[in-house]
Amino acid sequence: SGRAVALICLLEDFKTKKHKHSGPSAMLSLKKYLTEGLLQFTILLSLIGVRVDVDTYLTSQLPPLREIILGPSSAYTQTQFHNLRNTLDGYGIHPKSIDLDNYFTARRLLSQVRALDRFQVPTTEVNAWLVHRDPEGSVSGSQPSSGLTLESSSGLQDVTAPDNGVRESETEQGFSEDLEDLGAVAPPVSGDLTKEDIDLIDILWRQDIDLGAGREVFDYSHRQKEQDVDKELQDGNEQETWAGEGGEALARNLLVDGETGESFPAQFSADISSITEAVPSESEPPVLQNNLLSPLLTGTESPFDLEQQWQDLMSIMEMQAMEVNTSASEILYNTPPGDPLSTNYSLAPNTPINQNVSLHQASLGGCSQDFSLFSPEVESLPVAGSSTLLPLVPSNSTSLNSTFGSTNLGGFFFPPQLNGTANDTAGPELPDPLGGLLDEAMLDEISLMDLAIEEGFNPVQASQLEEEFDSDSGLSLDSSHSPSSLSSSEGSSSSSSSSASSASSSASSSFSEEGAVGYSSDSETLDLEEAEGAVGYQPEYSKFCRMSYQDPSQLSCLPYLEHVGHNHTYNMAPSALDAADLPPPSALKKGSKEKQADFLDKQMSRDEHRARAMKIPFTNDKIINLPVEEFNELLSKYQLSEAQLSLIRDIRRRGKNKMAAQNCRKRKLDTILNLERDVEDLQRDKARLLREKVEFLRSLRQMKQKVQSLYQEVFGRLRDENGRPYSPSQYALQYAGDGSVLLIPRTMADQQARRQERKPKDRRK
DNA sequence: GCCCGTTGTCATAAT
DNA sequence: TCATTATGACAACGG
Repeated sequence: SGRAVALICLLEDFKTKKHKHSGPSAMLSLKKYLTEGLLQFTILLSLIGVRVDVDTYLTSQLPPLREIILGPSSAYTQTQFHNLRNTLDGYGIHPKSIDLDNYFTARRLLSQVRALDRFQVPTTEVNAWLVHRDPEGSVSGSQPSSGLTLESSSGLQDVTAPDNGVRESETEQGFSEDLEDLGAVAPPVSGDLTKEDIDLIDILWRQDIDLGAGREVFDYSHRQKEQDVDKELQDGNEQETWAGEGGEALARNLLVDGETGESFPAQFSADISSITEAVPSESEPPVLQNNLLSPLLTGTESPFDLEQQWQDLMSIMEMQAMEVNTSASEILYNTPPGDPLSTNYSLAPNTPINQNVSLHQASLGGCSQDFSLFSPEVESLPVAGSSTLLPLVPSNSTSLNSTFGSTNLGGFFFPPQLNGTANDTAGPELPDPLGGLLDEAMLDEISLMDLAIEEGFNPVQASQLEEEFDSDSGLSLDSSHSPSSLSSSEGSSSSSSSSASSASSSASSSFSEEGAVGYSSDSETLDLEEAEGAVGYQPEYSKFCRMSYQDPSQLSCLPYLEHVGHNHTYNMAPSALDAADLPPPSALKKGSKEKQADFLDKQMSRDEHRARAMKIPFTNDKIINLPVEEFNELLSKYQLSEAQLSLIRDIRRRGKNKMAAQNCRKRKLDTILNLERDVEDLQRDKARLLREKVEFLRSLRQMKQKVQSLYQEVFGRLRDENGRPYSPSQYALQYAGDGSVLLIPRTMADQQARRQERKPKDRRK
């Protein structure tokens, strides 16, 4: 299936990148096995018709699989900061590597045998094909300089060649970056191929089948561009504008592009609560009767389009929220600023992007061109439809904004009048491709898209969403992550921590006890949880790591690089520090105890120096961490001068304040990180709520259409005493409170309709 | 030498 | 009132 191929391409890409940028770590072998295993397994599953959605595994917080593929992340590096040994022990040589070897070798052979009838296209050819597809566009001019044309041509001609060799060789030659940059314009995709993607792929495939390009090409390019967009989005400068202008442009473009040839005339009333609103009004021009049936004609098409548009938008939004977690490694492949291709495509984030136009843009570089080339009928339809079939829309209806901008149009679109004769002649026979789409739901969706893109959530709509859906949203669930809950345990356990740590550190070390205060070594994984729990704050290195993982320049989260990073000594026990920082045995062999003493002196804090100078008879650790009573007892045991007592009190005060400051800083940092996570969660919830609202509006519109058709049917069958049909201009059907339907004069219906319109307004007041 | 992050310290308020 | 904790502000220090 296409999805399986896309997955394969994704995994292939992961493999390639890991090979390219990771060191010769033994971890890679395990990754290779697993990714290849996944690859083979996916192929097998796809062969037997099982859909595999690995995206969920990759994007979800499942550390083992995710980290094996993407590299170690926070969950693992949390306990491996400052500890190179853990990296070697943890990842280096898997005890079952031999089994894995046999297993995956067998799998690979099996899959190769089974894949004999499958068409495999080299990954580079995918990109090359995309470049090649744009001979007239502005992109083509800059291509030759990067040598991509050569690659593309060779790739196209050499379709049957094995892919791995080509891919790896090009990677070594540095071509891969250029090739990957081609996809930088690609929009983010949610993973599922939309109908239009498939259609487009079909078209392109048919066009290029003679070139030997398989269908997989499209799928891979699709996937490739998704990843490249992630890379592109790492550019902080463009990200903001992308979310704003680009997104806004996207919303506009979606209106046209999302349906590939359809435009949206409005078609209904604003409220379904009153059936009288659906009743045709005699005050409206007869031409509007055409629209009475039009929803039924076009209603079947719109849901898909709406869904598709929304999926496009959601994919962008979600990726915008999630890309920081998923694309960190890919940022390494960012294009150099001067790269002609990248500059050529640099506008992509600002151009309307969705899944549908991804291929267009990648190959043609221009949105407007896309329409003319790929769906020429699209251009003419909205204009023609708006001018001829939709007399209601403004005269300058070629502008989408003017067409969709006015929500007041919604009031016109529901058939205000039901004229039987006119309905028979002119109405149904005019297949209005625009009818039924620009309905309330559509207008709402448009506004929603604007909302979502502008990131300015209308409070009114937000409250409406809350009311409408009685949110079971994750908002309440997030309370567990709140800073308050996080820090709630602090007070109860801090005292015990200090006493416990004081006992341990005083027993283990004769100097720099102060460093042990309240914080155990984070290299001691067994003690980590207990120690940190005692302090009351979980130093969420996972978040630190994730944050720095977003930054390509900060690879310190990788365990094998971390040991050269910062030395946050206050998280390490003095013993651990000593073990790590003591001079090598060679220095000790020199017998220079003086050097060691100097080193120890350097390790001592100022207060320890002072205490030593004042000949304080007990350790600073005891001074600081003993409970008040024990502390006083200790003081009473010794005959201390006033200066000594003063120093001891200062040492105690400063030591406690030092801990407090550390806790305070940790807490502050955790608060910030929690807020960041809350923002992400809220963005997810917001996107989900918007999606749900669109769903509701869609179903609402379908219900409206159903009601309208039923109304028509019932009304059309009614006959007066003379056997003639009732005139819709004079009579209307109305639902009574008991469920019965009454035929009443239209004047009465209008009055009641007005009355019901006022009620909600009064309620709002 | 400057910048920046980390850490310790002080003053002060809060508990 | 005293001890402790929390926190802003500042300075020292090192990369």
